[in-house]
Amino acid sequence: MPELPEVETVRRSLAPALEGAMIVAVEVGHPRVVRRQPRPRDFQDRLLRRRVASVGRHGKFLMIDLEGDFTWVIHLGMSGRIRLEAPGGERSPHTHVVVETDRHQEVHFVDPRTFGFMAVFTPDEFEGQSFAHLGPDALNALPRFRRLLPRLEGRAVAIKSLLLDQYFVAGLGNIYADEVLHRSGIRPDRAAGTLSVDEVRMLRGAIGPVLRAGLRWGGTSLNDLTYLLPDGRAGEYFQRLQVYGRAGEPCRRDGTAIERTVIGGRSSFWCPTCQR
DNA sequence: AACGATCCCTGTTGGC
DNA sequence: TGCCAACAGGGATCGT
Repeated sequence: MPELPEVETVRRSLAPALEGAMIVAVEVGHPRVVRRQPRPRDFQDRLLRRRVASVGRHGKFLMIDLEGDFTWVIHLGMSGRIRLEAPGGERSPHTHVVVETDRHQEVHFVDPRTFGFMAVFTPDEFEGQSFAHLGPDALNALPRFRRLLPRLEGRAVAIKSLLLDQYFVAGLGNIYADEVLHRSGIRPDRAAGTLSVDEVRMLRGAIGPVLRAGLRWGGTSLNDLTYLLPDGRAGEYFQRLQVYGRAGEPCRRDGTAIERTVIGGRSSFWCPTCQR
């Protein structure tokens, strides 16, 4: 699934390809994919003949700064993929947007389930979007645990659900939230406000290492539907997952069978002895 | 205000 | 073996 490590992997592939490049052609195959900007039909015009300044990321959102103060926002949803191809090269099924640069390269947006989107915003429009107010980036701006403590206080919601809340911290999805909770020894269904100071410290401390491990292995590819690197390779963190998708299998730490329960409508995987 | 449920979408999976 | 319902999930939105 595209969560922070997957989106950051995509960003690192896109940055050298796009930064300084000029966009020379834009094709939109599936109109649903361009949404959230006030007039979606402006999408092509806003990209065309514009140069890319920098490829950024906040949580799971790619935020690409263009010359002329426009921001090209891309969210991969759950099945969105970016592919870098030579012009005229093969197009996977569900290729909904193709952007060509003056470097003889195409950026393909492929998304079978169309939960992903892209759009180009002026600064005013951007500010009016919900993603302009995301929580701190889980990799680059994670607050120290002393600053997280008051944000948990009195919260009855399951800690797992809070970790998935992009306005609390931006970047964790269902897989990495479960992995972070396993690493910190906390049950996913614990009410957020009941965590001890030490537990919050553990939780805070687990986020960076888990995300960096995912990043180091190119992210998690469950299958070729959900996520692949822009060059088509699979992310290799899947084999290293401690709990996600491993119901009934032995915990890699102590051998206890991994449990699956539904929390906040999301399947959650955890070890009943490691996590308290 | 906080939290849970529902919806969007389609390829894959599991049960009969 | 074949069919079809259930499932997967990020985020917006709605209802309680």
